[in-house]
Amino acid sequence: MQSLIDFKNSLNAQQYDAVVSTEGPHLVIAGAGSGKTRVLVYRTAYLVDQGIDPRQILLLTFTRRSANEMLERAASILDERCRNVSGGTFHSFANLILRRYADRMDLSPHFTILDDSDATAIIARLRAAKGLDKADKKFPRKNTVYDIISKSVNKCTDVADIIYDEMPQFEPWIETIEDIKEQYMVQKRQMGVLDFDDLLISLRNLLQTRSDVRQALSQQYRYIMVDEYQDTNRIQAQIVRLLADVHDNVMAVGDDSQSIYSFRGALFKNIIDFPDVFPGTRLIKLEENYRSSQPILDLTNEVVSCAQEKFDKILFTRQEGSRRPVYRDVMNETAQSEYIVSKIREMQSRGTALDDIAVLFRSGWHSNYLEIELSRWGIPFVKYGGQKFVDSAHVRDIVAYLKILQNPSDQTSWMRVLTLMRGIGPKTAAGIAQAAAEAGSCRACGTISVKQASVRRLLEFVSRIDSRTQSPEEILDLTLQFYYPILVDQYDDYDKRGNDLESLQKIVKDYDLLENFLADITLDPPEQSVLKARERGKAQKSLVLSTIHSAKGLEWDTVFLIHLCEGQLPSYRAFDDQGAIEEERRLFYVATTRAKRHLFLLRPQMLPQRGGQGPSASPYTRVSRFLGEGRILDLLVDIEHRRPSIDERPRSGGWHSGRKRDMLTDYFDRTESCLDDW
DNA sequence: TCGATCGGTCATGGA
DNA sequence: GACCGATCGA
Repeated sequence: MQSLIDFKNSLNAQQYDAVVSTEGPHLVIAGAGSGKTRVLVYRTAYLVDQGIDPRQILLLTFTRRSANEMLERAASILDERCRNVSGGTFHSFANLILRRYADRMDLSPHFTILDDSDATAIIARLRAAKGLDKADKKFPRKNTVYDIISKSVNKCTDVADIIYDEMPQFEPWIETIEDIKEQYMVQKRQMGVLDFDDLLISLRNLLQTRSDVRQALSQQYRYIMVDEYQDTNRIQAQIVRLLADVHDNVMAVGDDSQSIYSFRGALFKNIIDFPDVFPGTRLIKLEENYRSSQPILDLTNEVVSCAQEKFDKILFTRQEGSRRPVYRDVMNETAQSEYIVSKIREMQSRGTALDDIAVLFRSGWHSNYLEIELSRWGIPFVKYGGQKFVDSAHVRDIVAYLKILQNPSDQTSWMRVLTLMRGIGPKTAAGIAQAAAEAGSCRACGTISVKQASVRRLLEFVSRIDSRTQSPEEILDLTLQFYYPILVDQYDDYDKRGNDLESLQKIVKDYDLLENFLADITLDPPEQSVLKARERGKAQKSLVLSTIHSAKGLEWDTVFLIHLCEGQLPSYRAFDDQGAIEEERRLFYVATTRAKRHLFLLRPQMLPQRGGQGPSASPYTRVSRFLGEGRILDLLVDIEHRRPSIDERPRSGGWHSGRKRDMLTDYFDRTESCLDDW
């Protein structure tokens, strides 16, 4: 068959090798910007072009967004058949398979998925039920408890191990926490709900224990590709192994230098172990960088070489370019924001499109000031990462109603919905939630007898809905009608919140099953600012603000990296753990490698104090250690600082190429002495 | 039993 | 800003 695509000339030798090697296990080590996405896209197209049924191809990625984008691109270079490829995250894949095989594993096919806040709400109740003594003042909070439990699950280890290793301050309560974990597991089972971790665990168990299912799935998915393999955890690696049971046709793609999810149990050792798990693995290395200019690449190579556990890998490029990355001290967040705005306006006037520029940061709140400044200047932006649209109270309220309608045993959602009512507290709510769960169906809820008229109305409402026959759109409309008076009663800014609920109505139109809508909103929550941007009109291009984590796999012409201070990047939470510092450095690496032509590194000299950081807390910051390592400073330039302004530099001094290191040392010393003075 | 209020403590990343 | 325990009046 003659292909319409010239694969050979669209790819370099290594990429081509990876694309046409369709049989047997392959490990692709792909440096940043080396065209790893391109390989996955072309390989998908190649397989389909070879006549392989797209439904036999499975593409597992880190976010749903990247899976969709890749399939879109594959479809655009080949044809529409590529859209039938199965693509998504491990979690969404698990969701799909578990519903299909629920009957084999003592699980309702209509299970609901717990998001973080549902999960921590359960923990909070269990925690409260323990009735902690006064001596237990320092018992971890619900989020921390959940964190410990989730980590122990993801790392396949004990609660005790996690606490000894990472949070020794909670040692006195190991047993209590283990106990809470136990009860948490039991409650989830009773409620017919799964949390994020359960999705993976249950899928693995299904594949492990049911050889018929394992073989059926392995036959179905003959060609498996896994993106971002360095960020998979142990369970995910096991799932891959089991899925490839009958054919070993797996291509894992990854870059150990970009592993940034160990907080979620990711194990970049999975990459190293891959050849052992899949004997006969062929290793393919992609080392030519197609993204960044040489000066930027020099910097990022230097960052990697400062890493403690490094694998020899130096990227090279043929991209010309002479502009070195810029380092700049700014007085505070306001100055930082003003600097970015002025630069952006300058670049825009030179013809750079707004969506070719990104501002990256370690934590969601780092961009707060900037967002205000951008709004003032009327510069449109979308923000990825941080607080999500679905995290707002009123959206969660609605989702709780829908979850009840989908799964009346979901007591957590009952609790939320019931306590919204005046005069109903935790005690009363728990009783009713219990009764509702026992009733077992929405219809049966109508027969529960209660005193409160408001609750009677709720139960009656629930009993009238049938989530199996009514459309999600219809159900949401009825729910909103019921909820609206409560919204007005609960929140004084109800009109603003009402707008969000309208966005929800727009999203729900795409679904014909409530359970799919609910699964998606939990597994792939829409970003608020993206929704807003969509409403503003598609033609409008927007600046991108993103956490570094959410920027993984993306690239921009110009990148600003902000808040480069000790305590921000690296996060102060990593200070006393070398392994965690290494991960922070990889974050720095991921951030700097996003830039194609222009990279700006910014550091505010002062940040508002955020309490709880000891008596030495001071508004003066110290520059991030990552800028002082190796030859990093020699690779940066501060062209703006030939004439330092009093405004921005409280003390005189400029950055000149020969003396940069000394200047930085001076800077450290001076900031130190400021600390002393404080 | 509910809900309002107050003071102390801590604050990352996201499927 | 949110979370948590404590307290108090209804």
